[in-house]
Amino acid sequence: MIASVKGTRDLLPPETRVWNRVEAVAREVFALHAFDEIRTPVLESTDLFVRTVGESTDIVHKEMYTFTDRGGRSVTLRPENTAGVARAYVEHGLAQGGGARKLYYIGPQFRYERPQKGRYREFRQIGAEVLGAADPATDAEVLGMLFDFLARLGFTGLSVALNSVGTDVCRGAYVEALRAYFSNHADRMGDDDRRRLEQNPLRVLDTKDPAVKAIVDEAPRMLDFLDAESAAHHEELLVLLDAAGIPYRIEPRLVRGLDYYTRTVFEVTAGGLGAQDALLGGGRYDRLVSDLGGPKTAGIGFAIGEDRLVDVLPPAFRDEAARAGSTVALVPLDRSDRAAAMELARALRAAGIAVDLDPAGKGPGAGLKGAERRGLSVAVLLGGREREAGTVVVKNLASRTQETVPVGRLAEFLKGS
RNA sequence: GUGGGAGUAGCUCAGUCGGUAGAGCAUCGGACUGUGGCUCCGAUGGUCGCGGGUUCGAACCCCGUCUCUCACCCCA
Repeated sequence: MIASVKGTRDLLPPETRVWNRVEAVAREVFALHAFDEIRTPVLESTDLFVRTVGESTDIVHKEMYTFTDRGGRSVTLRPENTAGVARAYVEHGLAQGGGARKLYYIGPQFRYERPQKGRYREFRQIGAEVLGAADPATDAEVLGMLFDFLARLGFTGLSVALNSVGTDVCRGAYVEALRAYFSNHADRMGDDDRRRLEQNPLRVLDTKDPAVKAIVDEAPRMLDFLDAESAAHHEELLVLLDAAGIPYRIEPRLVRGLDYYTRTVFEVTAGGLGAQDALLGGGRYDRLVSDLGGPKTAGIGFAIGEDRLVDVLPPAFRDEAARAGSTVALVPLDRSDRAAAMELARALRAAGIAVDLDPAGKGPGAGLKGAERRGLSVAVLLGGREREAGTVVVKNLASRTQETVPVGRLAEFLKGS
């Protein structure tokens, strides 16, 4: 037997209904914020990710699905979508016309990692980006939209962890300060954290080692190293978030894995996801577009891990979404009723009613049992006696009550119930 | 890439000391049913993840490998 490729999975009904509902809500909320959809290729030049995500990051270093195509070009299945959006922005001159471009995307991403809970080699992200807007008000707007979306899914009690990583200039000084500080405590650090200290001291802030966490608590804080402009940006954002009533907490240790972030970075974590508890992450990337050879363009965005989001969805939303909706089962009571049932099904569908017809006509028992098993809540029974009288029996599968309805008023009756 | 746990029917699992594989559910057929989650009878379904080794004989022991799973690294 041929199985799905390691780290990939099939999404089956009724689970796909849940995914569709989540995506429908995302599209609705994003549209209400005047975001438009962009679809970029799954396959991009390897260079795109090396230059944007960062050569020293693990994503580029060991997690990319990279191969050489028949023309000898190195191509990569996108590990994230922001770089592709920025590339398209430059390639198509979307800066023309001025103002900010507000874009969102929904689609699969690929990272060659060892799968575990909440982590797959093919995973889906729902993300949004604003290009060409440097003001902290845009940061607040993006976070506001994010919370709107989560609220509509029924999430409560989530808050965003917020920090500023400044710009290249002040970050250099901060990294040196960190390096100096941690070097004094290296004797109490494990191999992992010592390696991080060598390669990227910022990452030590993310340690899971309790002993090192205590050291981290006393470490210099990025916020104390921000240049005047970055500090002002950060302060103004907090004022705007407070005014908008958006819940956040300052997380001075929050650093993110992609090299392109500047100033604002944020992350939302959720319980129930095991060790991979980051539900979404994002931030500002004011250098990304110009790094790609485009005009100097500020940007900010976020990416939500859709697989993880669906994993921790509030049960009420999940149950509602998984239902079969208003589809009615049409049950011919006898084989001789099949033709009439098919005709009735056609008429109902023409009237906009979804009909699940089981044309076999194996009797009411089997028909009703099957309908309930498929998650339907209403059945229309059609038999010889009804056909003679020009009626059908409409049965509520949950309450097991039923009533006789003239065929001519059936569509109307079903829409009303 | 590293470590732990697990792979037996579509699903959940049993399988003794190594002796050629079982249950429940599901599916299909039948009985009974113009009103469903019953009941009864019967049937289908397994290269025991895959490959090698030990053995007269392997689902069981050994080695390798693949996949799943959890964790590390890192991230959504």
